Amino acid sequence: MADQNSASETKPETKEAAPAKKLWSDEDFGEVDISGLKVVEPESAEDIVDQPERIKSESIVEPEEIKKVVADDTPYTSAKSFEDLNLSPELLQGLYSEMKFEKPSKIQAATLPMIVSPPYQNLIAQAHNGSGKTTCFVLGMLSRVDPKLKSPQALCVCPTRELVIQNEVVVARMGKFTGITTACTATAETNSHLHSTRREKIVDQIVIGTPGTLKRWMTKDKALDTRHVKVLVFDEADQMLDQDGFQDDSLRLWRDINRSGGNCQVLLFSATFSDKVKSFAMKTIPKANYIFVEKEQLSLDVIRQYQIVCPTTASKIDVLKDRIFPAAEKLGQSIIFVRTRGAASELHKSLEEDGFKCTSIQGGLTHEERDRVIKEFRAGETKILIATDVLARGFDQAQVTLVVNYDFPVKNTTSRHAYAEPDYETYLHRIGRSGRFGRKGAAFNLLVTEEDKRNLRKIEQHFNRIIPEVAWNNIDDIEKVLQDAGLA
DNA sequence: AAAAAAT
Repeated sequence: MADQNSASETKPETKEAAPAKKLWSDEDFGEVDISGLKVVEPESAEDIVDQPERIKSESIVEPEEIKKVVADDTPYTSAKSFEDLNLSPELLQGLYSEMKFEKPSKIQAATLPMIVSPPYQNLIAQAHNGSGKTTCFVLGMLSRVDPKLKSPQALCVCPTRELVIQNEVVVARMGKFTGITTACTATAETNSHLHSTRREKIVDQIVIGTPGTLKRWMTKDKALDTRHVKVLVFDEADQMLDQDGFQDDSLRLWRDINRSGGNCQVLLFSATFSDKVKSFAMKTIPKANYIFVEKEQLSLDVIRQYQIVCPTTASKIDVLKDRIFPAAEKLGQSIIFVRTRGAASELHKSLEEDGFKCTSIQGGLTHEERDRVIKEFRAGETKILIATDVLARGFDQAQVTLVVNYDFPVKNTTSRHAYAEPDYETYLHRIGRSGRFGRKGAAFNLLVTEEDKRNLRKIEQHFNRIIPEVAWNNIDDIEKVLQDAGLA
């Protein structure tokens, strides 16, 4: 148990370094620790037996009303290979020759049988950042769609434009040989709302989008016919169902689909489900299979987390420029998270004035600007990206090795007098932008106020991880911990 | 506060 709590100690790395060329490769899956997964079929028990000390049996079913994992006692067999799933030859070709996958990751092995086989039960699935959730629902959509029927049959709802685009790329790649086409709210006609151009009728089988535009396509434009939709995916589902997120939009969308057509399989995927959202989802989604991860098991060990206590707010930028960047520049790409749009612009400007090449992204930019910033970052043309939480979730870029919480993630407090609470879910999603698919990563938390320090302590308790401190004024220390993280 | 999207 002790080693679990000491993120600072250096473990000997016996595994070969994961290659960076593939987006997702099988060798990476071997390093992803999903030992906290509550799995449902006997075969999967083998996966967790080899780490018995990390399993607290039954403690995952936290809300008391939850008794069963598999609705209706439907038996499922874990998928050892993609062949076990009765997929079309075209889809297998996409998985092997286009995606370069070899076999399902653990979350894929556990959920794909539930997704692709009758009775197409609803599913609520939690799995670690970078463990292959996207493949689960993309494969689910592709396998259940009839390419000959020129009408939407699967919908994927995402919280940001960037995630919509990313998911569409994955669908297009994986479905390359299937003849299945996609429509997405982010591509083409980005300015259509300005000219109130009506979206033409959608003949694509898979539709990916943000809630607002999807809703407009369904109601106002009458372009999205949902009568044949049989799969409804919520990516980052906890945010899509959170009262403070997209709950209203999501539930309305779901209701409208159910009214127009028959029964529709609902798939919820996220790395995080707060207790509140979890119980809401369990109550709301009928007869769902589910997989959850204990929060103490959720923080990936491949991502080394550190705190740097800075003397003043003003000194944070110097720590970034003088200490972190010199050490980080050789490593790969970095994302610097700030709290507000304004802070993103200001930090961007300030860094650029000092000769640091970087870009920034936040919701206040135009779609064209956002697309350009992401395109440059994807291409590796920029190494440092400053972002608000628009990029906190889902964004998958293998080269990101370093995440900096320039501003600590906090929940919005309605009362001016109350202390800000740490945003546990956002924290985990942010640091999860590094360490994709078992790759190594590091996260630095820049702290100034007592509130910052208190919030970090709460994060440590929540995820049961010690987050060691690194001296703010010593670049050698930062170099050293990056080495310890396996990055230097 | 940020986010999507629309007003």
